[in-house]
Amino acid sequence: MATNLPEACGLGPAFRVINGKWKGTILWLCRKQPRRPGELRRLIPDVSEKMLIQHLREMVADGLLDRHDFGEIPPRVAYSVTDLGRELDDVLTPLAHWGLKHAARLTRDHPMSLVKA
Amino acid sequence: MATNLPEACGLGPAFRVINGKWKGTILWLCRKQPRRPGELRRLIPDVSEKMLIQHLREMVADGLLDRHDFGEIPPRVAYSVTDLGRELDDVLTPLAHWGLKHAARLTRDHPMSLVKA
DNA sequence: GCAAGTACCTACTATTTTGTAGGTGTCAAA
DNA sequence: TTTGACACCTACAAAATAGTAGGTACTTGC
Repeated sequence: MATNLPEACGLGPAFRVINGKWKGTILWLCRKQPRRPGELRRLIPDVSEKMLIQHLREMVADGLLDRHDFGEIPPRVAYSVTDLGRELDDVLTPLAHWGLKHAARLTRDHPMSLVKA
Repeated sequence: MATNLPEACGLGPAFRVINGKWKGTILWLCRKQPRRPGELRRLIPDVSEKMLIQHLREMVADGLLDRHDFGEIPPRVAYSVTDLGRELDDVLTPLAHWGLKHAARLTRDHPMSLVKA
């Protein structure tokens, strides 16, 4: 067995699409209803506009989100989750619960946890 | 609500402990039985020794793994999953299944997917 | 004696990800 | 007419993560 384990067990592909500082949050927010970029920016105060749009584009490319362009001017678009994205969100939920349940003991010093709310 | 969503929903803490190129794989391999570092190196051909040990240490610090030192010379240690690690592995399994199921359509060009097996 | 194995460690480099600061064009309200 | 909002875009800089190449101390087998 010389194959690479993360790929073989499925965690590789899964992490590739969901790794991104805000992708989980975006998925979660878009699940309830289609969201416009400006709306997401206001809901996630710490996200930069660049990262938001970059994440959205990648998630569309990965088939997690659909981008609907209303063709209006000024521009109006909305992102909604696809079936694939919904499935991912479903399996992510238990992970989020785990994280929440044990958040207290997971406060080791990780560089990126210094996001002061 | 000015709090930061990834933290609030639990995905923040969860990703912080499991993000690391090989952590999921390590968890999975150590679940079945305690593993020695050298054993893991052979099971995961692509991991560098530095990353392996770094990951192991972080996972111990996060309470996912236990490090047992046999106090022998030459050195012998073994890593086994804790209850917390087992819980995490449980919620990671559905995510891995999702990744496996949809691996084919998730072959977009991500930089780190160029790990030639 | 010398090479190889054990489980690490450190310095340095390269890659990847994220942040900052600016720009586009159109429109509506002040 | 200036300002702001909309949904992007780009170049550049910073930070985080991973890889490379070396070293430690000890022991066993050749």
